[in-house]
Amino acid sequence: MRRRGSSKGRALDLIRSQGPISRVELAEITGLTQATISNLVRELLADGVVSETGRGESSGGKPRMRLEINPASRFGVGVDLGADSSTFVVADLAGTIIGRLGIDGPGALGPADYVRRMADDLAHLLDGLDIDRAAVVGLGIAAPGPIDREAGVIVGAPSLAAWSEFPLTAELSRLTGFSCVLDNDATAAALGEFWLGATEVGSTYASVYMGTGIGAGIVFDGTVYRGSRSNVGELGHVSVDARGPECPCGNRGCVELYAGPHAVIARAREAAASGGIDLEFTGVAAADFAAVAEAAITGHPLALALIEDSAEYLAEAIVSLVNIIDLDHLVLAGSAFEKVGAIYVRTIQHIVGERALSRHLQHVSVRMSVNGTDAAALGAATMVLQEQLSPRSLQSVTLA
Amino acid sequence: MRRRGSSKGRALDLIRSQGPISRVELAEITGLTQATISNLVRELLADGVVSETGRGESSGGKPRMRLEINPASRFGVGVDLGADSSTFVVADLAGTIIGRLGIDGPGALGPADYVRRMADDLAHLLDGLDIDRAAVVGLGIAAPGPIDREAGVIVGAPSLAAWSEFPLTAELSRLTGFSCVLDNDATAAALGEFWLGATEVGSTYASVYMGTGIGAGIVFDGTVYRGSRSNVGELGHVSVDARGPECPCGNRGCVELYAGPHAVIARAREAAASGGIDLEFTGVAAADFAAVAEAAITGHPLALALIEDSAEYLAEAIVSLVNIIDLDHLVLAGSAFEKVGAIYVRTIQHIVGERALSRHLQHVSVRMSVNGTDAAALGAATMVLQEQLSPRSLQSVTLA
DNA sequence: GGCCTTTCTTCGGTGGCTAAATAAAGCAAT
DNA sequence: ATTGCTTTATTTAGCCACCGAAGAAAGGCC
Repeated sequence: MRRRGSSKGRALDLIRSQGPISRVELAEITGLTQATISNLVRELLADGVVSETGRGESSGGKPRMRLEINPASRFGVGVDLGADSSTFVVADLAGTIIGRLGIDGPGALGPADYVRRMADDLAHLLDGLDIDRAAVVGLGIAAPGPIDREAGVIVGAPSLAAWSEFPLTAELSRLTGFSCVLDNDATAAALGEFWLGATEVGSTYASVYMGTGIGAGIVFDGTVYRGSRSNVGELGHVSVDARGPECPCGNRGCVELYAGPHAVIARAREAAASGGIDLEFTGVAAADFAAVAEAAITGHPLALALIEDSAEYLAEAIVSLVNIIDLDHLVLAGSAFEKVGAIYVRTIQHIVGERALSRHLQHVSVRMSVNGTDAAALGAATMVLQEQLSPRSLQSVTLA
Repeated sequence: MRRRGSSKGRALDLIRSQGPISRVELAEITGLTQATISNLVRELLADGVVSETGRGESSGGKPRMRLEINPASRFGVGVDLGADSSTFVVADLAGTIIGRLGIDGPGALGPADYVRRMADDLAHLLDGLDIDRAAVVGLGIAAPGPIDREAGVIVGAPSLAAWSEFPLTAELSRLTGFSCVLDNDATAAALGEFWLGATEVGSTYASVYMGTGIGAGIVFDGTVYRGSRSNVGELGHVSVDARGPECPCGNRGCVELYAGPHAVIARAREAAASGGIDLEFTGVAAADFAAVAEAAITGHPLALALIEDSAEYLAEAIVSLVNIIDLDHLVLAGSAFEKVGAIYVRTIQHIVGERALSRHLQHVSVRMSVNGTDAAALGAATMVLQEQLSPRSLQSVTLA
């Protein structure tokens, strides 16, 4: 039985994530022979994506050569496309962000106009960086779902309703000249987490992504799980009260109605109206939520209660997620966790540890993403890097 | 990139599920060349698991040979181990049940004694069948989770609490001489559904299994998804009211408390106590639920309301499942659906069609398992057949 | 019969891997 | 310095599953 993914890609993954590493270690980890590794590494060296950087300490015989990723050999561009704002990042092969640009969301702009603006902004961003344009392998787009990944269209995001007919990847590809791929923002964040080696390979984990909506990306053994149509992990529309209020999505009692930024803001507005808290609201969800979060960590008890309440509801949905897909790790990412991530981590860890069915068998670890707010954009960038350099897939493998 | 699973196994899968099929068709479906298929088929013929059964209709040239599975060449034994009752089935390679035996559950018997009884009963069952003992490839055990699949132990099933330290597969293997594997009952049911060809390969689907508990088995592209520790799909402990009553599992508002057989029985008992319905209760969950179900389909409005209520709650949990893992198909299996499956199918189809987030992108089909009540036992039998004849796995594939 | 079509098999050849032999690079004892 | 030992890296031959092309077999049609 063969493994999925090319061995070359796997070797590259290891060199990237396990830092300076020798051929012998690669052979041990992969189970391939030293001969095979030697050949694969030769190709990687020829491709320029890996370099030999001195020798390791001698262990009695010939010292092993240290292999390292060559960060500047390839670059990926990622964009986190959101209603309120979008973020571009340019990442090198090591996953380091070498360029970043935040722009306003589409607002009143139609998709066609906004995409033109994106292409312009990206061109400027790249012009300002001293990198070889030919080393940029592509553009990854992270967007809130539901999406049609094959078609490259955001089909059903409530916050981007006008985009449901717009050929997003096709247009961006035409305007930028890059090959473009679209994926769910939570999925992109999860992939970025794996790419940066912060999660051990071989484990099953999910990212919980909260921007203005809530999503989950699932990574199984280094491979993104996309389900039947890439619309996996709509955690925000897991119900925490099946007989609760109706959600615009059609379901009832969706956790987003209780834990999502919009819900937190709405309650904070109520509190403000009745004088319980002193906050100004801009009408931009991300900014308003940040204001509540800021109040919470600076000790305002009411704001803190709102955030803790949100964390509890989110944790309750996560318990269902864990009971359904049996996770090892959980990683929180997205702008909503920027200030108050620690509160969410603590609450979720506590509730999952108390309520998940398999809690006696295994400990589900919960922590913040190493990539913070840029997790989705960076994940989108790594997506194109991965697709180019170490393709792997569960989806494309058909049994018959 | 190679596919997972041996090509030989894939060819066998196709011959089994696609009925009489020619080499040319196999080549078309698998994408392998006719030459390769010819070689694989030769091996399968030599193994005796496949036979040539006459020629197909001529299409102008040499008529194609029809290949069929040789059902009597291998057999698998499966047992659905439950608290109230257990069921053995002996299945041939075509998935036909050629022997079946229902026995009482452990009751007051300890695991060691019950396992001895199981071994005896199985021996009798096999003695009564005219099959070559050497053609039996193994024994699959389906049990309610949580389980430790590697260790072969039922670690946390509330209804089988006494078994949490008992080396189940080791003991059964010692007593029967068969190689034993343990899996979740819902997972087994899902696998059985795939094995019998009732679900097209390449699709993502889940079985919802309701015996006395509620579980879900997830099959992705012909391969069982086992998560990190095989404790995937604990649908019964998905919450439908996060602030609802406490469940013995530690969570709150688990759907099992609303939709599970125990819940239905409890409400029926209340109704009976207040004279609303005339039913006798035995104290055995399966029988009592069957009585309520019987009343429901024979037109008793209160019983019908109870069942419909259960179906609605279950459907609400399923919406969360669908939103999380993006399914194509849903299959209902397990004893609870024996009489009232149609009601559940209708209700679930309706609610999922109305509430699932991706409902505009795809239609999630809902239907009863082709294997009915024996789905888990038959699935367990197919599990060992599959492991022997067409091994495949997501879990054992490690990236590093 | 001869000819065409379609099915199935045989026969080199290739890619990705392995195992085993060999080359290279260091340390240590003499 | 030379010899020996250890460990690392590369080369070599060979295996295995597969492919492509050519051939053999089995039918229909003229």
